[in-house]
Amino acid sequence: MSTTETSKPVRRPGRPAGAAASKDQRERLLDIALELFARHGVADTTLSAIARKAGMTPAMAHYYFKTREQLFDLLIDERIMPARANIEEVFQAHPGDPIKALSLIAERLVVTNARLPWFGALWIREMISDNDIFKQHMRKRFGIERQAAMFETVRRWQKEGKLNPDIEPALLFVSLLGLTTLPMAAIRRWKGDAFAAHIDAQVIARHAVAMLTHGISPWNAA
Amino acid sequence: MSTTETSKPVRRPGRPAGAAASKDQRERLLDIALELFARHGVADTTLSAIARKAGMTPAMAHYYFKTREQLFDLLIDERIMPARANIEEVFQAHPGDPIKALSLIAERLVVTNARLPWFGALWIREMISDNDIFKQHMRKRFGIERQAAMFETVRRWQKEGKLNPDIEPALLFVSLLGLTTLPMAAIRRWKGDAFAAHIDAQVIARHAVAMLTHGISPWNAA
Amino acid sequence: MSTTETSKPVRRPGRPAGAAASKDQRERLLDIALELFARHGVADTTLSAIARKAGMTPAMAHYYFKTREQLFDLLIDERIMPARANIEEVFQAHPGDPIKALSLIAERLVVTNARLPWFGALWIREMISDNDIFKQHMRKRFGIERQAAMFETVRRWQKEGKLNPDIEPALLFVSLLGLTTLPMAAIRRWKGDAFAAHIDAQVIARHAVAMLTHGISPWNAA
Amino acid sequence: MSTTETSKPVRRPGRPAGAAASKDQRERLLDIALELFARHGVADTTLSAIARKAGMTPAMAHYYFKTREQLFDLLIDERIMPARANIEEVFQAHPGDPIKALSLIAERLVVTNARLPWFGALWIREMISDNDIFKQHMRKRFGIERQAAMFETVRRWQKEGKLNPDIEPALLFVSLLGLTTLPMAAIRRWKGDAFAAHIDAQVIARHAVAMLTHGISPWNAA
DNA sequence: TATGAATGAGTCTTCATTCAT
DNA sequence: CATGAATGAAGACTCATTCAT
Repeated sequence: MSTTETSKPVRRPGRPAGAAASKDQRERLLDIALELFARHGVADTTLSAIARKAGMTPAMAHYYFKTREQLFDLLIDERIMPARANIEEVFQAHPGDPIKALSLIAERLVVTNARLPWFGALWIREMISDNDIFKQHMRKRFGIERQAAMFETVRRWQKEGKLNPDIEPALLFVSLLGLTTLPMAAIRRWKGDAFAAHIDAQVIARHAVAMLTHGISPWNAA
Repeated sequence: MSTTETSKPVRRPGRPAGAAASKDQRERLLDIALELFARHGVADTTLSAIARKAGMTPAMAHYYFKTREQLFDLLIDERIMPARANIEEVFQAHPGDPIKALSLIAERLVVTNARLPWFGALWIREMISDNDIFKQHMRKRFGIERQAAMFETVRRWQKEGKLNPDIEPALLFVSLLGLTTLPMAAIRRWKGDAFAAHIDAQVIARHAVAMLTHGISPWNAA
Repeated sequence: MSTTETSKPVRRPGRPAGAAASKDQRERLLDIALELFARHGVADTTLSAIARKAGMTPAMAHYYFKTREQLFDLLIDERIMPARANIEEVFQAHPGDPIKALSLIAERLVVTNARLPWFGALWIREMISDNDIFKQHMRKRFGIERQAAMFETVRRWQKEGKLNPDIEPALLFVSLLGLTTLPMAAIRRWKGDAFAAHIDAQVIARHAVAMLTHGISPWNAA
Repeated sequence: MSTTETSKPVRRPGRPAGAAASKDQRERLLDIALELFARHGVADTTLSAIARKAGMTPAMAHYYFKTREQLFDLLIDERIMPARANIEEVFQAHPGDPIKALSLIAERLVVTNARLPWFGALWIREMISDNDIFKQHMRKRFGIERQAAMFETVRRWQKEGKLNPDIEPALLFVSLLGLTTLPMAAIRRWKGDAFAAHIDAQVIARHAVAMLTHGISPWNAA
């Protein structure tokens, strides 16, 4: 901005000769942002770190996302919301069979976590953080209607005798996350732990469905 | 980045100014650190913020903890590890009755979360973060022996026909956390959500035990 | 830092897209630059802001002016100097009647300011700033001969008894600016101030001539 | 904030041994800020530049003034407003003799400018800039009552025949500034210009009073 | 104990400028 | 002509940390 009195030798920034202009630089930045946000948390991930990992300058990151906040917006709109929609739509698929419906959601959650490694960590962190920026952005775009709808369906199932009545409808979805997404987000860190060497998405899905449908009781042992 | 509560240095009455409070001050700093770490995450909580909320200067915080890292050490040794030990010891209490043992752990987890509001958020974050400083410190102090022990016990129960054999022993404890600690860490953020107004520690404990013992199936409906 | 008007790239109708408008574009950029420089100051006006307000890209601005400095050169040569010449030539028009000559200059100054709203602010700023880029450029193109000439003429008038001898020749022109250009540059900011609602170019001109010819003394009251 | 995985060798900032802790560092910063703001304009003066000129680090400047805005506030409250009050109080001193009152203000303006070299440039720039930050801050602290009061007094003087009726009350004060403060702010840049070598505060004051009282007419020549 | 003063490093962001297309 | 992509430098601001007092 300033052209102060002591004008040093003019430097020449600008596009480096030979730099390839790829349209998907932006996509790469978004991908890397998701990965780093998931691994280290949003607060601990700087724009510079994202750019660096993408082999770009911080200024370049700001070229694509005017501000850090805007990056959040884009991630939510273009990545996170679609992935969630993908999950929640399952809920309405089997309105008459809760066991099947919920098992399906559990499996879908595991699959999504396997496909999008950032998925679980972001969701879980968002649930437990007071100020994870995402939360605020989320609220703007996403009411609690969906949660309310799920709530009502569960109530109905219970009335129809199709679902364990001791279950608390408002907590069911969190339980699903706790049985699927939480372990999926955690196993990344278990590499090398001997007793967990065999744990992968399939094992988690099986275990989650087992827990979900009958709990720990040896129901089929009789 | 953070949206910390704008709490001016609280001048706490009750103790005559100038009276020696050294031990207390340190404890307060630890308490506040735990609270803020749990609410906003470690990366988003500055030493200054902790000191400010305690009514002290940042320099004073450095007087008690030479460095930020050291604060982590102290928290782990003096607060986090004891709280966990408190949980895990339950496991050995009922070696012959898995249903009772695991229900007890679930309840103990809920109680601990209710008593120590930072407990859940810190544990969960530690599970899913690659670099939450705690992780590194934890590793130093806390092997996986305990987890291995639990693993073996579960295997035995399954062999004895006392536990659903479809359950994956390595995932059982995570499932317990997912059914108790995750919702306990999350409800803090549900204040005001109409459909969750009635959710408290008791409800969560009941739901967790219900899920744990029989899952969603309407077993007792007959 | 600046509070520029958020003007999105104006797509100006009236000219078929694609038609060559090169000369016009350059002129528009110069016009807008003058306006913004006058309103916000040179330091606070970015090339991007100028380009944006003209509905062009920053790169386009650089196409017309290799550098920011060059823009200054062009402005001075093509806009500022001509406007000033227009003023100073009046001085020689009435070599025998100082009252008439100076009143005429005062009026001409007011008229010029009314016609070129940037005129006053730029001149005044240039007078009082150590590094307003214009200054340096000005020096290159504009000696002090003209000022010296004026100086001599005033001296002569005083010797001839045609001019108040207490007046300092070297300060006379600044006084003229102070009575005309300064208020003209200032009134832009007075919109809405009740007591100044009636102030416009005419009022300023009248007041300036009144001050100039007789000062505040009630000479014609008798 | 981050304690990223790759923890480089810990550096040790902090107070340099032997640095003198002087209470008036702040005052020096304020002084230098005023000087630079006056010379180069607010927009073109960075906090870093101020700190540098004071022999401090930019961080130090931020230690005293949390933000750039706050620096403005402090300058206005502690320096600018007092200086202005000093001027405006003169106005009421001679309610019966406008010539004397206004001459006195003119002289006081010159004296103030001589004593506080930043005074004129800041005031003038504030008058003509659309967004000089000062303006906004000023408005907060300083209504237009004073200006209105002055306005009324001038009107009265004119009705009483003590003041040239062709004068526009709303413009009188600006004229005073134009005859005193504008040249005072400008002469700084005249060093070296032969024809202005003899111009100093006294000369300016004399000229201003001469212009003010009788204008350019050779009134006392008769 | 306690704190005010001080700083290096790092974060976010903007800007003038360049160049391939 | 026109622009999208790219960058180095710099600016505002924060933070952990230190030290003299």
